[in-house]
Amino acid sequence: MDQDRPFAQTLTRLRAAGLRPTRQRLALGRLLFDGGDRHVTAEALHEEAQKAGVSVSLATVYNTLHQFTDVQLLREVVVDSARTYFDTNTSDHHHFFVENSGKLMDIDGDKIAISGLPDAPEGTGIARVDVIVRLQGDLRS
Amino acid sequence: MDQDRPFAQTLTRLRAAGLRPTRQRLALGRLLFDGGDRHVTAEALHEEAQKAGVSVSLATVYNTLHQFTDVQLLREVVVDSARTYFDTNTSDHHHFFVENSGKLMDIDGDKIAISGLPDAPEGTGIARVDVIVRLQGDLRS
DNA sequence: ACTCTTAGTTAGAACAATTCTAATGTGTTG
DNA sequence: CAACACATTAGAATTGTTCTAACTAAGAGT
Repeated sequence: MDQDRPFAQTLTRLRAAGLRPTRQRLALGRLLFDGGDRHVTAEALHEEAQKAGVSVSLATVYNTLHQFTDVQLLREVVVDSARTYFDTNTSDHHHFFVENSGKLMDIDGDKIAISGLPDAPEGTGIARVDVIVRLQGDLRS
Repeated sequence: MDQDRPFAQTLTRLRAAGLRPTRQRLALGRLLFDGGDRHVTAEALHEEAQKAGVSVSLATVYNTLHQFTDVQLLREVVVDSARTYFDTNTSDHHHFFVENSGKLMDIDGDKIAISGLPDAPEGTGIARVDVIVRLQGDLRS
């Protein structure tokens, strides 16, 4: 009945972004934005949706992830040539990447300072600076 | 500039790394290491080899690139989810990446300083810190 | 509510980069 | 130079992702 409520937040976000609030966008949005910052791959989110009883095709997961990225609800993180990660934290920040587990963790943007960065070459501008701290070893928490 | 032994340098490197100096490894090594620092993809190197009249299969290019990486003759650079780049500069350094042309450029490691890096999480160690400066726009003069 | 129009979803085919397989060829050692 | 371990190869297989074309649902207007 009251199933409407939990989607309120996502609904607002979608509206603000000018995306039609469809069943699958709402469901995926809820999985992504309810709870803290997340790092997901398309496959992982698809699986998660299935488990949550939401039927969404993998194609839609990819579409949605890209649309969300286009409207800055998500950010793409390139750390692994094998798969693409999407980050619900769209603020300026960096990452730890545990190479053997594929786990990503945020590093606050204002914790880190980079100095000595050369100017962008003629005819180009800096779109973004990514710092990736690659970690080795398991973290069994 | 010794015409006699254009492969001498590569041969030495291969020997030092304990890799058998086969025709294709020598040829690829020459393309990679003669001349300044380079950033190549497997496909690009394969094509280059063909044009230079060296017949190497794509599988061998991939094998060789990985073997060279294993013995630190090359370094892998992850900047683009679509393809893998290999860098002949194995020293500590960072990169400019021109997003629309796919061009990579080195930034000297000692030009840049990063401060405020958090400690690696329990049970892990820092394997490497990558700084990628993503550029937008074409550079042509 | 009903219908139009347009945008969104879908299954499966297509794709591109990379890896694998199993057959053949080559460098090195004794 | 024989013998074996290691390399190379073509092509098939695999993987993550994108495309296609048919279907479905959302929002506007009535």
